[in-house]
Amino acid sequence: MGTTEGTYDFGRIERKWQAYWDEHKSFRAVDCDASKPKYYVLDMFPYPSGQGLHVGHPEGYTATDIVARYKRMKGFNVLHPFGWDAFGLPAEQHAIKTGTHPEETTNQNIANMKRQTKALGFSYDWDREIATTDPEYYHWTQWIFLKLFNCFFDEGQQKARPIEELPIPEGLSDDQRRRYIDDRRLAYQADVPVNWCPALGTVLANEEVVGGVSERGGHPVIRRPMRQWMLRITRYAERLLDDLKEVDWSESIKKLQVDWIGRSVGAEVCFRIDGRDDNLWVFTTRPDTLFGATYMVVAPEHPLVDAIVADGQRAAVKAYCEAAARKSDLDRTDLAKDKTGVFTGAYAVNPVNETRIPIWISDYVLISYGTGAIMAVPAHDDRDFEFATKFELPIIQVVQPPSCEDAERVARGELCFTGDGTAINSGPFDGLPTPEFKERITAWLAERGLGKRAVNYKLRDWLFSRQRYWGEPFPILHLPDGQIMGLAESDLPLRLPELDDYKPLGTGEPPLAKATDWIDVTMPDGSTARRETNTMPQWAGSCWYYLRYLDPRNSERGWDPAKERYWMPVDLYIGGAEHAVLHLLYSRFWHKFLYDLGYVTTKEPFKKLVNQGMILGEDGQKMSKSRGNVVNPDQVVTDYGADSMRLYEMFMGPLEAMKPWSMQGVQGVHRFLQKTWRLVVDEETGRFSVNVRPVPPEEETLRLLHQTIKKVGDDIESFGFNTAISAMMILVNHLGRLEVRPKSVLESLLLVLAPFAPHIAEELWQRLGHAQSLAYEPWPTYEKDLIKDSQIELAVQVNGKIRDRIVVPAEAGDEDIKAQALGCDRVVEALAGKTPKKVIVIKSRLVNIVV
RNA sequence: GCCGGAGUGGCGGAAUUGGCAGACGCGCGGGAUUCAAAAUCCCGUCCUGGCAACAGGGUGAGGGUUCGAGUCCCUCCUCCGGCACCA
Repeated sequence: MGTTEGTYDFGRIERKWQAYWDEHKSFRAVDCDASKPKYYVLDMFPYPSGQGLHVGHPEGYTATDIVARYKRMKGFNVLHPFGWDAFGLPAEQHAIKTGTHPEETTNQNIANMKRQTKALGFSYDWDREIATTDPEYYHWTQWIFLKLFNCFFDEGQQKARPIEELPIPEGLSDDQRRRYIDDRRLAYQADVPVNWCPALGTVLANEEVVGGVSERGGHPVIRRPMRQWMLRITRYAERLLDDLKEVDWSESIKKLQVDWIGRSVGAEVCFRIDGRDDNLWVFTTRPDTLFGATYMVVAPEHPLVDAIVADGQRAAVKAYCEAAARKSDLDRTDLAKDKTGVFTGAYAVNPVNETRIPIWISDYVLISYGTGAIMAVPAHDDRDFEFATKFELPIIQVVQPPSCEDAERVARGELCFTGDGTAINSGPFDGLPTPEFKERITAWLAERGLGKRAVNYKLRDWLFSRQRYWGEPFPILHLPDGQIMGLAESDLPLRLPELDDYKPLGTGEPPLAKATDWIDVTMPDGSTARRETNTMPQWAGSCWYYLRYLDPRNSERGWDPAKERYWMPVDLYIGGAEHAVLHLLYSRFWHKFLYDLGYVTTKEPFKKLVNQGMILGEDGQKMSKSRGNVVNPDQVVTDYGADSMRLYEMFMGPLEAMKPWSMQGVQGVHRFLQKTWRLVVDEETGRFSVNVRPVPPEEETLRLLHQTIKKVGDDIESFGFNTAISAMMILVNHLGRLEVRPKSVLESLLLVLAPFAPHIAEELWQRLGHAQSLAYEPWPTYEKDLIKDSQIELAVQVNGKIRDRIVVPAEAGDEDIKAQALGCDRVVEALAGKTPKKVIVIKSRLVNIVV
């Protein structure tokens, strides 16, 4: 390569400025600086994987970095931190295979990814770096868990309160009293069905079970109830839903959360069981179809099954329930196409008309939703319709659809109608429109004690324990008498013990059960308590990390209240859409809980949220090792530099869109940076270009500069980074054509370029004679008047077709424009003597002559 | 199946939100420079016809509203994402 003195040596420049920023701690955020408005820009922190950084990571990081640098120049006190979501399965699996402590693997991976991240020149305040695996960090994860354990949810006040304030009914025994309290904690234990793989000796996450067998090894997986820690997120369902109003997120992400929470309003209705002193409660959103209920269905796990089943049906029911228990959730849904079920031999009595209807068992009814039982209205529910058709159960129409055609087919039992209509075959309620009927019947049932209004959520309580080693230990002790006790806050952090090997025991007990010294704890009374051996899921650490950044080295508390008041909420949060539901929901839940206790002062943690789109390989396919289309960020930085990498990531297309990588595209933006370089530096000599002079710019250059300043600023504010870059390209192309380049214009250009390509901008800024970094230079301003062209070209249309163009002064009036347009030769020709009916003048756009 | 989002040149993508479709970049063609190449610079590049001026067509398909539609409305097709018996 014929490198001369002055070529754009990005490698040298980037190392130089990264060292400079480090040394000067240029991006240190100052806590509680009242002299400036604050701005908190957050990236979703990554899992430190052995694969290192992926080109998808820097997409979001570059976007937030541009905003962070821009806001600093706009005079904000910016908090822009980074850290590691470092607990997780891969390090543990590596430990099982090789015996290497997960901590060692994790630290190596962090070191490597930190090197890669720093090479991109992001303006993070590295003094605030955190890792969730650090005991100084998980100390406070455990602390929050303890708070959850030590609180209950007050339904009346709709907020969490300390467990000591829980009103306890009179006359309970010690044991009952304890159980009463434990049942109301926000962190509680329950027996819940989990995916148990006997061959692997471990519990698997839903994602690790494919088609009823383990993803690794293909061993059978069964559903088995096990004692698990749960968090009562469902109590916050209403607030998680309501407060979405307060947040500036895309409608689609909000909708994802709304659907996940899945609120539905209806009624619980009581059916008497014929011949027994028992009731069967069902939940329905369509109490208006009660007269059309022709049978009932209970889930196989329903507690009433055993009691109600008729002797003749006992064998069949038992077989069915056992088969259902063996199926995983996935199997159950896979079989959705073909409904199964058995008759119990028992009957229920419909409270509205005393009709006797059969009770069936089917796994299309879920024990975990509503009451685990339904009334089946086959004429107006798709699932019931399918079931009734298969088992030849009666179908009774009780809603008349608005369309006559549909009405006839529903009446004949050929069509299932689930929409709103008018009641028929419903006794005294006939003729009522669906919404009104719902209200009337709910009130009618309530008066008679046969039902009540009810709200149900799809959202379930959060299964919070994992049978793993590499996670936060629970700060919990199990006493010999079966009581559970939280550790004292002063005993935190509870550190993970060292283990010789990390393999699961094979009994369903977590690896921590092997740490015998650690498990047994001698109590003050001499008895021996056992520590909890489950660990927390990876979500735990990521639920609150944005708070630890506020005060990352505080050993007295999780964060300082004054700092929380100053920095919160997060003004901008960028990350992958894969976290649109769970991470954001869990974080919001913890935040609201902390809000209830007064530890945070905002209802919501993340004000503005943006999801970056996925980056595909050059072949348009998802990047993967097996396809061989993975782009290595290190290679791009080596070949083209961090500034080119950053710029390309933003130039590819809209931030939120999915888009394919192109190395040639990287070259394109790289050429743009070289052109920019040559505007200032003479490549031959390496010295300042003789064409750069301290002269005032001509009108055209000045106008273009001001247009660019406006465009780039506006585009950063609206996350249109790709169009901001194209605007800068236009300006650079223009300046490259000039014989003499005004220094002041170059300076402004470098300032607007700086957030995108900070290294080259700093270097050229210095070469233009500035001793100070440009990181805190004020963002250039533009003047409205200078943006406007003095002459405007307008298209002249005749009947919507362009026939000519005219040039008019910017301040020309409509009448003048009209006259000039009508006078054009080609317009006169196109009019062919006809008189215009109407002439539409759109200032600065076009003229349309209608004939 | 249901719910979102998107379909624009050879490619990635622009289009002041109803006003000149294709900015900017890539690629491609031609030229300048060079002993030659790389790099760089200039010109061209939606399609069709024409040497050209120009004419006609054109934003997944079809219809509609409007002086005017990539943009709004209806029907359909394709791709992507989410949910998947939640009563």
